[in-house]
Amino acid sequence: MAMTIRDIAREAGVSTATVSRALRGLPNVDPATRERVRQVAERLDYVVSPAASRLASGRAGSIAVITPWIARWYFGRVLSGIESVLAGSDLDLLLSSIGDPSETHHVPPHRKLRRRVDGFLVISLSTDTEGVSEIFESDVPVALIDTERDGCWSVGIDDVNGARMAVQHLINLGHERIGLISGRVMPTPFRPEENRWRGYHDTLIEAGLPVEADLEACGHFTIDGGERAMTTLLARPNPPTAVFAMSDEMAFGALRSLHAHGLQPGRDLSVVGFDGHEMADHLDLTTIVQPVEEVGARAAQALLDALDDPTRTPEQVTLPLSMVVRGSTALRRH
Amino acid sequence: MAMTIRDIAREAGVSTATVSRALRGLPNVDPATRERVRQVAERLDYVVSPAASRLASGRAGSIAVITPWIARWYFGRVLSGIESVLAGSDLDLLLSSIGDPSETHHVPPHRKLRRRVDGFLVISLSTDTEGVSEIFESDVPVALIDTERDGCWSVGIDDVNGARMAVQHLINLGHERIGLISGRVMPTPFRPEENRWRGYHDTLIEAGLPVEADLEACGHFTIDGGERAMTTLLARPNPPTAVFAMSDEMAFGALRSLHAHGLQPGRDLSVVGFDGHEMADHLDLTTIVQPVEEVGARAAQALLDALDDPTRTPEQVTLPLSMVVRGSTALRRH
DNA sequence: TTGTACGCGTTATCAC
DNA sequence: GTGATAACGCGTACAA
Repeated sequence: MAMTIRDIAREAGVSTATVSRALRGLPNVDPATRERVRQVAERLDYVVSPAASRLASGRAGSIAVITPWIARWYFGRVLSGIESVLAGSDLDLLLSSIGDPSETHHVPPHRKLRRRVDGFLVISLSTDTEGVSEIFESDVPVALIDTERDGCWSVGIDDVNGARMAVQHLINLGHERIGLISGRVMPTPFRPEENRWRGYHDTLIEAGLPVEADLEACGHFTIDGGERAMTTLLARPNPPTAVFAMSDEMAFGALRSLHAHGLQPGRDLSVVGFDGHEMADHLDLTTIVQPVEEVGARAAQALLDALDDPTRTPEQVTLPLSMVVRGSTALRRH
Repeated sequence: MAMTIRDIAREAGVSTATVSRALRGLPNVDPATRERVRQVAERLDYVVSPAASRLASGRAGSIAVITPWIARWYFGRVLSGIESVLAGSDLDLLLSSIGDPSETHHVPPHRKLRRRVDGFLVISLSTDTEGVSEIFESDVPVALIDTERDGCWSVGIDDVNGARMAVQHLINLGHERIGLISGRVMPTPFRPEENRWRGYHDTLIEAGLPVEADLEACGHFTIDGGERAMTTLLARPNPPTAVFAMSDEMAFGALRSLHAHGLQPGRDLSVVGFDGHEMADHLDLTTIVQPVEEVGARAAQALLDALDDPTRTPEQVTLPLSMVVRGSTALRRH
């Protein structure tokens, strides 16, 4: 039924070796021969069998994307950036979500994907996370997003500095009790969370401001979680006058909590988010904007480059952040 | 370097055939033998070569997901649902985004994916869309999401009825000039859009209400697009008093436009969305809620079933919708 | 229940 | 520039 390389060879009057070379654009093929083979292949609607090709060549022909989640704003966008560059290559994109590493017990990706990918793209996960660390034992190249590791390519932003920008902005506005809506209790398997926490922490310390457990609450990076976290903070004996939320989605939830309490963002309590979600503009949320799709695209390109020339030494690229100030932050009222 | 089935066979003192049978859980293998083989494989850290396995068996070992977009709320969630069930199978998930079929000119999926997948999962795309229709020429099973086609499994909601619910709700509130924020000018390659348009149209006709070009505007299924569309509608000579937006994201934009014009949703103009986005609650938006992740999961499961037993006749499953009424809709003021 | 041996459709290494 | 042909690693009749 399906055409094989032999059918093409016979029809074109050449050997299978020549067909293979011609179709793959290898050198040492007479232009006329190549064209003839091309036409025959086209006419007979021939496509190489990836399985056979992979078996013979030893290449897997695909790369895997390891992500904690798919249905969240940030990850969807990164994934989109990745897909856009991989679509232009001849590699398949294998999608693998592992969920929160501490909650789920999926089959770890390194086991399920062994021998079937030429490279890994890992999003946001600390490289020492169980189920992720084993990836580095294989000998395929890895490009990291939002993390770094010796021997790996990586693309991301400076999360520590992003958090610093946010917190410093609040300090500049006169705030002294600055709260934090984080994802979960430390330690976390997510590198950005770790770094944003450090940025928050260090900036407060340097400014001589209080760092208290009472100023922090977990929002699990969801809207509802952010709302609950804000509500928790408001109920504390001595609530913050400003809050840094580690993601825009959690900040959205925080804003909602404020409204529910009859408080006005900016005037009564300042909120800064992180991401650059489209809705931030609509909700008048001050936020740290990162080039999410570009992060994904650059990482994918780095991996392709590494695959192309394995001798290249890995680089770490850090993309620039910016802060967009909106109505959710304002001078502290005395 | 890498272990082969022969290494295991030798080490376990059996033939490669037995190893193959034992590891795949086939019958007619002595339990003791199977266990021994298992242990040897485990100890030697053996994993089958997917390329070899696929070449020999003729199975591709993977399924492709064809989606117009990745970084949009609805598609990310559907994808997540799909991934969650595929993760439990032994099939790889190949992700392929084709963008807006009328805008982009990617390599059509059927060409890039020929011979490399055992089945397709298509999201929201009309089956006669260029680049999609060719999929059905291959002989692999296809599960459709939000569309139907003879010979294919399909999972989705009743978009026509969903739109009817939304519009009828507005009619019940006394509205007579009911606007529409759609995605793009018809014809559209997206089935849900087509159906929601029909639901909107038919309901108005049946109620004897006006259907005018002036009552419609395109929002391209984005927040910003929805905002522009609402602004356009407000600028019309005789604006609607209520609007049905085909997606929550466009409705969010519409709400923003209202605020920008000093209008209050519900009181001054009613808005209904579609999807059940988490933010709908936060923005007090009335909306039609669909079980998005379940749609993806059910479709994936249907495809797995079809793969398991190709003789089964395809079914069409329609999942239930519900309407959540919030403050963005209210009685028309006279 | 187990083993033998062939075939799957390419790629890659040689010769020519 | 081109052609034989040996891998590649596994699945699977068929035989035992």
